[in-house]
Amino acid sequence: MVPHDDGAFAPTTEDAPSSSGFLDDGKNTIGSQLASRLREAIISGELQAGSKINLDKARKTFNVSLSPLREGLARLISDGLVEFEDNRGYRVSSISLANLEEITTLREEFEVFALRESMRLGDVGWEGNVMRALHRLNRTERDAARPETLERWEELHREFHLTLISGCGKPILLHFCSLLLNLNDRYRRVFLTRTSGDRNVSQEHSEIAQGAVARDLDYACDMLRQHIHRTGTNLRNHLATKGTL
Amino acid sequence: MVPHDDGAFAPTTEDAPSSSGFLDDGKNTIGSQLASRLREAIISGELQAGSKINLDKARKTFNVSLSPLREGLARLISDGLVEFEDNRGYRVSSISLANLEEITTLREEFEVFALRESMRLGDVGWEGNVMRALHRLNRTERDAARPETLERWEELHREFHLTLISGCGKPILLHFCSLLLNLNDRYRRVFLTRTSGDRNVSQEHSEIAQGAVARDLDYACDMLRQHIHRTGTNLRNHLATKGTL
DNA sequence: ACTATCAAAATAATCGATTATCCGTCAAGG
DNA sequence: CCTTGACGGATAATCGATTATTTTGATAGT
Repeated sequence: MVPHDDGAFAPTTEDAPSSSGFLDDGKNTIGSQLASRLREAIISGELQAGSKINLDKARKTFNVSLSPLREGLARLISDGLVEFEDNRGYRVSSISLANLEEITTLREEFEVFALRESMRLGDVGWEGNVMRALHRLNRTERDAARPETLERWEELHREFHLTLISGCGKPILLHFCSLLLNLNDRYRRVFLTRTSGDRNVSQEHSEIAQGAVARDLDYACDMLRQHIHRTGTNLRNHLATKGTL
Repeated sequence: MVPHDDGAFAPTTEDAPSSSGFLDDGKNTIGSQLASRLREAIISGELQAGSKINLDKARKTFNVSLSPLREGLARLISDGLVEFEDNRGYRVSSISLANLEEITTLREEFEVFALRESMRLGDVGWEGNVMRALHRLNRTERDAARPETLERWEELHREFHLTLISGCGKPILLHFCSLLLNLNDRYRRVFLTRTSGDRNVSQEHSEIAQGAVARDLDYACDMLRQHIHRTGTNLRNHLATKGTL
């Protein structure tokens, strides 16, 4: 049996997303582990966008057999990070200005909608999760000199945004938002090694979170939309500058 | 066939979805064919919602080996029609009132948004595609006595809704809408053997399409939203009546 | 030179068998 | 009795080898 401790509190609300990575891991299936490793490799930019994934090389690189490799790649297709074509194999999804703009637009639409629903439906457990995620995020420093802090920050940042909308009671919507965050994070990881100086991102997050738990619908939604929009603009500039498009 | 659309990009104009039967088919990979067969089996209700998928039995039923079977199932996971858990195998996604209501809500949000964008951005080619899809759909009769007409109608209906929003220039959004349509169609296929008598669905489609090509944004969006909403209400009633929830 | 054609190499897809994991059952101990 | 843990059948995951497809590169014909 899997002791899924839905424990004590949080009747309606779901368990706060895994705080410190995964603990019970290590006995997952090879395919699952591969999916994680590949996902990180793609989002971090280690595997270049648009590049072909040679099964034989990948098999040797990761020291696994074909079955779990395909299994792992199949999951990344669901994530939109890998594309596939019959008899032609796999390829890391391309990045482009249009793609980034679509992601930003959809995040504005969907995440804001999900936030509104969360404020409408979320219980006190949700509020607590939001404040905790905010606190954790704001207490974590990004030091461009130490890559592990960047990874950690990305993880907490992702978690904050997901927690914010986790009260909406719409699993499919949450899934879509999660995918969009994944796609968006790849752009940030590739193009931003540090937070742009002209923004106080921590404060933006705080304003959103406080508006959310105060159920100030219009304010919180507006702040979130602006936050996403600014991030998009910021990334677009970097993409235009550094990118080879 | 199901247009699997995450492709690279579909700038503004799109090739009209497969009109003259299937030419390039017949030499796909076994995994692909399986994915299609399984998708149809699930959407049509042949494979009961929530039921476990035994790999050995499936292997014998379809007379294939494990590799392509897993390959096919992996794609249905992307479609949200199959769920998977490590070491526990595959299972047809469950249906529920909550799930149906979420699908309906999200369709209202996403499809309407996509339609608005299509009207804003779509070119004359898109308009033509919409009118053609409408014509094809309205010229096709649903005869409850002949299942093949139901399948045909479902295909054209799906195509109409996708064509309607195909001008939005947002591949990811189209992908999401396509998934939602898939999920929604399963409910209709399972619970409706005939169009409910109190609605003139053909006329609803015509109003939406005409409003769309006339670029009457508010009117068309409103019609589409009501259309989706009515379908949702309709399905919910059938689900409550016939379903064993 | 240019294109078309075919053979060989590279790559992807599939298979059958093996290994690992889960799940129900039953016996021993508390 | 109830709990606990070990056995065994059922099921899933993985592997190594085989088959099918695509791509490459060389050759011949126009």
